[in-house]
Amino acid sequence: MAESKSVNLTKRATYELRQRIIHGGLPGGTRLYEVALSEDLQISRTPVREAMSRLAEEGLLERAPGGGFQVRSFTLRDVTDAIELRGVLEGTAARLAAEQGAEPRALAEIGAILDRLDACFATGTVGAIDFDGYSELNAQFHTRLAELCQSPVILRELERVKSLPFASPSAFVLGSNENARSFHSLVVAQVQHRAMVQAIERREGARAEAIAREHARIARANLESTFVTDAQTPEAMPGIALIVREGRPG
Amino acid sequence: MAESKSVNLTKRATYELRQRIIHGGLPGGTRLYEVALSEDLQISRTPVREAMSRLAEEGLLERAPGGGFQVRSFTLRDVTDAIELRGVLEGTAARLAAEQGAEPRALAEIGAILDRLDACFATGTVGAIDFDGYSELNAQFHTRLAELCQSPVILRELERVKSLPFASPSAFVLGSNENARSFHSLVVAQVQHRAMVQAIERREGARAEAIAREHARIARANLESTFVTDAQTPEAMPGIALIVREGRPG
DNA sequence: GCCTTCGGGAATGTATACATTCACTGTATA
DNA sequence: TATACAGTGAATGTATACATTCCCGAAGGC
Repeated sequence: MAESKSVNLTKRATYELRQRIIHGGLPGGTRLYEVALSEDLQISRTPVREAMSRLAEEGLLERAPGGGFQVRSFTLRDVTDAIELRGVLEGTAARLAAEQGAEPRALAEIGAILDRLDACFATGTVGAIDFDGYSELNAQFHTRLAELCQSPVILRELERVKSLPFASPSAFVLGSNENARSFHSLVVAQVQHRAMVQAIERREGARAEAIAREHARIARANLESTFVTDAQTPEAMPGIALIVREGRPG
Repeated sequence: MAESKSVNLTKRATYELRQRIIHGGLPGGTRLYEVALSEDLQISRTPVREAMSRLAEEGLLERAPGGGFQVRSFTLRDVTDAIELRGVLEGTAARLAAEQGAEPRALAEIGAILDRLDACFATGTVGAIDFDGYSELNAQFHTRLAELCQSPVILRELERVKSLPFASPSAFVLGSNENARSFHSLVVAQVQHRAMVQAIERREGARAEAIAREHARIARANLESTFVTDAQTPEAMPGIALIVREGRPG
């Protein structure tokens, strides 16, 4: 998939490894051996090592006790906690934005995104929903909203949590197949979007924070039902292959 | 400083670099050049590179746009946000612990730590406070309290935030010189410690969360006053050398 | 005089040889 | 039979040579 890029080998190795991890080619707990990977990827040990280091920063790998790396494994509990954590961080960003006041210009731009989100399912017919468009705009909305607090530190940690594919704000959108339940989810989510912006405008910090948390819990509920229902289909939701069944493997 | 350990060179380079960063030898924004560092540390490029990568994971370095690393620089705003973030995360851990119920055994152990904390300043005379003992026990308390929520994901992010020296729960203790104000801080902090544990025991999640946040704000206030008052003394608080004065340098 | 291009140097990127460490296994001895 | 020691292999750790890229300055042409 666009593998023969002219970019450097570290990036290629990083990309290839990330793909394998997310799509389940390297299950959680798998120990990654430099030499084996090098031969497999046809890339020398140095860039492979560098790639693993970056993926550890990203949170997909963890450093093994005796040196080396292994694929991080996530239980369902870990995943729900990560989503809860995203809600907490987005809530904090929203609260801070409300407390210190957001720039009108930025708020207007966010309002425009909300209008475009409305358009993605304005017809009211389930089959006509533009899921891809909604997903993209939804990601934009969450990014812009978080930026309102003007805090690089908060932003950074939020980006870190969102980098786990199942914890990103748009994960639940792609996971939703075309049914009435997912339609209702989108309607509720959009109402919460507008409520969050309104709360920030009115300097209602506690309300903004509470809504952001509850908003994330839509994703949590959606993931839990997806995990139970469509357990067999590996591509039901991005990154679902990362989730292990049992308690906590090596 | 215990430099000639028999451990591997990566760890030695990591330690040495971290020390230099924390103590101001490498100010925020400094670009780190592999060759120069290698020659300076008398260690080849490979372990130096590895060390920088780990310090980037730790949050003390950041990857520069065109490759390489530079020392991360923190404004006062960044620091207060990091402390606020710690309060938010500790508050979340406390709330989750309260909601799901904590193990009595773990709570008893935390109670024992609290008793020992009391002993550090039981005499009521300012000069007799055992600051080092308090600092150590305080760190233990915060770690154990966070563990009550049984969430590796939350723990991991909390450890990440606490790894910034000025954001650790004990930073403000060492920063406090022997004056009446710091004595009052410790008294208030200890009252909050007991209140947090009580709230968790009683399943009062919202209260536990609120107290944890307010608790962190003691550290924030203490840092702000330290930064203004003792600006000249570099060792007024661990990691204070990391904080830059102006807006946001390269 | 200004713009463009070519060259050189310094930085990171890459490959690979060699070092070290640690665990596993097999054998020998008590 | 059990334990201890030594050998062997595979893994990461380390050093270093070489490649590549990019910036910057100087020189030459327009």
